[in-house]
Amino acid sequence: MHVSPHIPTLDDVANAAGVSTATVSRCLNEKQKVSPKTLSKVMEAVESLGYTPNFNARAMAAKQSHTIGAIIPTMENAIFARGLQAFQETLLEQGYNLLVSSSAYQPKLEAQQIRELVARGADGLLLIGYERDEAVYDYLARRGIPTVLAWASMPDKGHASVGFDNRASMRLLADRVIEMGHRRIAVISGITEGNDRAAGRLAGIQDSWQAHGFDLAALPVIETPYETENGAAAFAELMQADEKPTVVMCGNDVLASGAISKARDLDLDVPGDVSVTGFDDIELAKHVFPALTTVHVPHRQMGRIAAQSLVGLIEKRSEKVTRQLDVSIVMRASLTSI
Amino acid sequence: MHVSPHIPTLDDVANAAGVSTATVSRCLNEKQKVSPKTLSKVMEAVESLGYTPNFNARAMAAKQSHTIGAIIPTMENAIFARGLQAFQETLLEQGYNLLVSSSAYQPKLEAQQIRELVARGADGLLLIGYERDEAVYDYLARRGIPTVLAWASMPDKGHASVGFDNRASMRLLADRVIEMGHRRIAVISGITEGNDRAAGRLAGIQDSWQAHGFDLAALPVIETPYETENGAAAFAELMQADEKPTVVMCGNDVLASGAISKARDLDLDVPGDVSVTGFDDIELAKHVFPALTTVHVPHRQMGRIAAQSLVGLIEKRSEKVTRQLDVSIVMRASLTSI
DNA sequence: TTGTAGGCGTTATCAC
DNA sequence: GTGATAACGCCTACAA
Repeated sequence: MHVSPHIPTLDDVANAAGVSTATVSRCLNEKQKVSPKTLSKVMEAVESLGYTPNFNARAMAAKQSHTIGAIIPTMENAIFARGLQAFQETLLEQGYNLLVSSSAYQPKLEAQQIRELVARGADGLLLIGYERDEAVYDYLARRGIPTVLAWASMPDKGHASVGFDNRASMRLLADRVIEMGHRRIAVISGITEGNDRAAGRLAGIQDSWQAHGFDLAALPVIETPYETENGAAAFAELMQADEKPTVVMCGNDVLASGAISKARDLDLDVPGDVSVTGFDDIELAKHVFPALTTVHVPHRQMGRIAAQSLVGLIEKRSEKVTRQLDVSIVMRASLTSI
Repeated sequence: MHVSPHIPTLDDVANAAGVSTATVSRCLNEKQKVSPKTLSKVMEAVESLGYTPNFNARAMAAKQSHTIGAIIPTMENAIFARGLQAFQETLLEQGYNLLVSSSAYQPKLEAQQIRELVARGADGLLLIGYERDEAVYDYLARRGIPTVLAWASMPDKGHASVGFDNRASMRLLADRVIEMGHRRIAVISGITEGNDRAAGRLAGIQDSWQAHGFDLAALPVIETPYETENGAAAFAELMQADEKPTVVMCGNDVLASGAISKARDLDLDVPGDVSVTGFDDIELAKHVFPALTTVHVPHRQMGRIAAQSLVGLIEKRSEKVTRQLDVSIVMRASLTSI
């Protein structure tokens, strides 16, 4: 005999406790408005029935889900892991849940995910970077969905955001590299199209290069997706040049770790034969050998502040702001003077 | 002047198109039941209004969400990334969306996340491993939520699952290590309590050790959470023994990469002074130096099959099965004969 | 092929 | 402090 499973509802609890559904709802959401007696009576019923509120019904009736959505470009590597972790922790403290999805660095997919999350009733959104179709911003505005952008910071764009200046940060590192005597720099950049962070980082190197009076045409650049394998391949290609670079600056740590790994395959010593730099300072950066010189990003701080701003916006306790965080250069063994 | 944003509903579309809500609903869900004429008329209205169906309302009315939930122990490192990726891809092909959350290796948190996902209307669940409170299984059964367990396979437990035999797999590797002449083995295991995969892997080493006639008391074991730092610390501790091990076998690649990294700090050559092995064969394993000898797990295959079984269960097209996948040993530079 | 209407499980606004 | 009752936005018999 097969009994189709009956999932207990508010009604069931109300019946079992001998009160109305309204009262049960109060017991669950605003205990203080209910007499201790009935409260305990109701809670007993809840327990014994194994009742769990239906999220969808609740969201629909209350017109808010206490859920916020985040869309990150990738979950494959740890680039966003620490920041997102902090984001989520802070959200939980504030009584919000997090829904994450990944756009695989595809603007169209991101737009779709945004609609999906909004359709699911997300009270607010966390997005990475600025660059996306204006239609997306329109959509968000029309629907009145509070949104915070992270991992970048461009104060004049008028969006709420918390991040850092990718361009200026990378320039800092490039300046350092040049000061250390490097004159033959090669770059492995992430794909810049549709990715303002990658574009900014590349531009930062170019800024520094030109400011030191060098010719842009003499700065080899390979653009490739953020994956270890690609970093390795690009490195191999760059090292085939007649004038080999003395340093390879990479758009992030993942690319850089691929480069280092390939250097070993090619029997090249890092930093003896060629220096390598990264960006992000993810966990990996400390554990590759030689350890990576990179730009340290305050991941956790960024995640925490993003959560606070977003909740502030949702609960209309604060206005849109753009917070620019400080980064720092972390000198490790992979970069040496010349 | 501030206009509170009006979000278009089925009603709005119906009005705009001059049809009933039922017809609009059909246009969205079962096009074939609608005349081409009205279809195009309706779709136009949908477009121009920028209508997106409300997920919560839909799920509630249809009593299914086309969403499946997955709870993995951690997102911090890439252990589950590839498998989950394949899981999601397959799910999308079948018209299902994936909701992921992480339990931080805490059974209580996992139980909570399960309730959360079920409350959100998940049609089915993917869980990692077998070991959890019986009450959880009861809950799932009572609610009739199809569930598939992955990353482990214990046919006699009577749960739908797709994975591999952690114990037998690790034993394979341990046999190999011993065959290669190692007689002083030390182990860095994950926390075994509440984690059948970690426990199985440790047991596999012990099986092999005893089968070769050695004493369990002479097999040093440190249990520590799956993080690089912990692998490093445990390695340092193990190498302080009077009788230094000739090989350190680690519960997974993350632990192993920490061990290798620490070896370098201690000026120990791997595998010259001491060999190191891992488990999982995640991306990292190829890129650490020296590259890791490890147990290759068919991540993508596992994810794909898990998705297919789960959808099969949900749509009642198939019965619970437990699929046991083959693993293989990948020999790389971190392990050498003695 | 299309429309009508009831119901999904909550919350929230009223009275009482 | 508690109880009716009307939303919330959609799906789905059922009827036309």
